[in-house]
Amino acid sequence: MSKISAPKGTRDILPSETAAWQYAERVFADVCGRFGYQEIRIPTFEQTELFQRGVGDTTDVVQKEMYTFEDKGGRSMTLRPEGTAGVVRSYLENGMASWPSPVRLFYNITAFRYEKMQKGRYREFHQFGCEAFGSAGPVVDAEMVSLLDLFFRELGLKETSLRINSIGCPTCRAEYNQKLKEYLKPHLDKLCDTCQTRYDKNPLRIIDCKEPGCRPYVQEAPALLDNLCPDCQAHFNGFCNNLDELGLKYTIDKGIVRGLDYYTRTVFEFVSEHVGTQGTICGGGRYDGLVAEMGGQPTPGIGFALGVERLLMELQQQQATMPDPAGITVYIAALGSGAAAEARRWTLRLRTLGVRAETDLLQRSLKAQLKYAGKLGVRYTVVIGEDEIKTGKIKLKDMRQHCEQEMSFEQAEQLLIEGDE
RNA sequence: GUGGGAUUAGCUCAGUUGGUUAGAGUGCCAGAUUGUGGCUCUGGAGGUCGUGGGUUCGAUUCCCAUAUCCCACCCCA
Repeated sequence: MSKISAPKGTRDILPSETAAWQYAERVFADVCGRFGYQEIRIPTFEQTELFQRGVGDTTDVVQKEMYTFEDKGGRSMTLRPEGTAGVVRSYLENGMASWPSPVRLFYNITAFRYEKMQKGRYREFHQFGCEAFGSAGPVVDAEMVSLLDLFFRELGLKETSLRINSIGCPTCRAEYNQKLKEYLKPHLDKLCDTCQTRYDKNPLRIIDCKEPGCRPYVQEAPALLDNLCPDCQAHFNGFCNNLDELGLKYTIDKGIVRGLDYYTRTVFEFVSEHVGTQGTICGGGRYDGLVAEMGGQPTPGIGFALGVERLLMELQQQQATMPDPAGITVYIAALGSGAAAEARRWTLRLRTLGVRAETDLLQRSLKAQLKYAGKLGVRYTVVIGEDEIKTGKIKLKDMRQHCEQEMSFEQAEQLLIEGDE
């Protein structure tokens, strides 16, 4: 019998970590709420075609990283490799175009990509994300960045840098692709295999190639940012101005080309130096063509996705202060079997009153019970025995102050309710 | 998909130049006055040495394969 282990690329998030997760989730939902974003929950799997059309057939994600399977009805399904495509599908399916514009949504999802494991890269991973539909101007681009900036600040995350770029619209990109192909043509035979195919299908992606052989040509290549059409140039300038107005620092990185096909114009990344080479904590951008591509009316949109594992790794690296996991406030030790029933009754009463309380479940000796209470790190202990039941008086022991105080059950309840807040 | 390192107790790791019952620390359980935790002492449970083959009288150790983890390339969050 072989041991069953968690599938490759997945991991358990144990109680020692979940406090940090809950904290990050809470802060994210809270900050999103302040910006007018409402939570959406979408299916874990979708029809495969959604991602092929939405994310793009030429992307690595779709070509080789999707968890695709056939369901019992013979339909091709895929575990979502990201969130945007599903949100756009939901936007159309639920007629959100008729909602007050802009429609602003946030999500907290797991996503799945069949990739080789590495630090900060899992096959099942978690993303926070936001999508805003219906606003074409650069103001919403900058607002979204300011949301992320505030979120990071509230978590105490420092030392992440914002990098921005524009990858234009279909018009300027078509022109640029011509220019790029002309430039690359003489060197085509020296480029790597993947770039050879990119040359025909999606030349822009060659810019993103890190193959040593391609590097020199890539660095000399004309940048898309320098070849924007007037509209895209104006949008990018407006984005920069809005960031400046909000006091947000950024660096322009002409090399940012997002790996998902739907992006247009604004693209941005928040990068950290600490999470190995998987330094991109958050990536996002504008996708003005996606809604139409999916069969809706042309609708501008912008969004980002944030890798929660990477975020938490970074917070740990920076030793950001996280809230302690909420422990048990009081342990009720029982002495003797008659008292044990009374201890259990009173424990339930305390819990009903909102106090975090525990009592013995293993019929252990008094000493063992208190040892256990010590390991739990409880603030108070109470021993209930025949005497206490008879007199109605208990000694509430403060484990930190090393002192105890005699009082009635009611007085103890009052004190514990206050102490548990 | 390519390359490097690792895998021995729940956890962190020793160790065996191939040889009887494989070790430590920590954690877990119990005991040291059947009414009081943290310190100390004592005892106990817990490992087919990742899995499958091969070489050998004998493999946890050597060889091969495979799985998983870590790291880099690549890609992305």
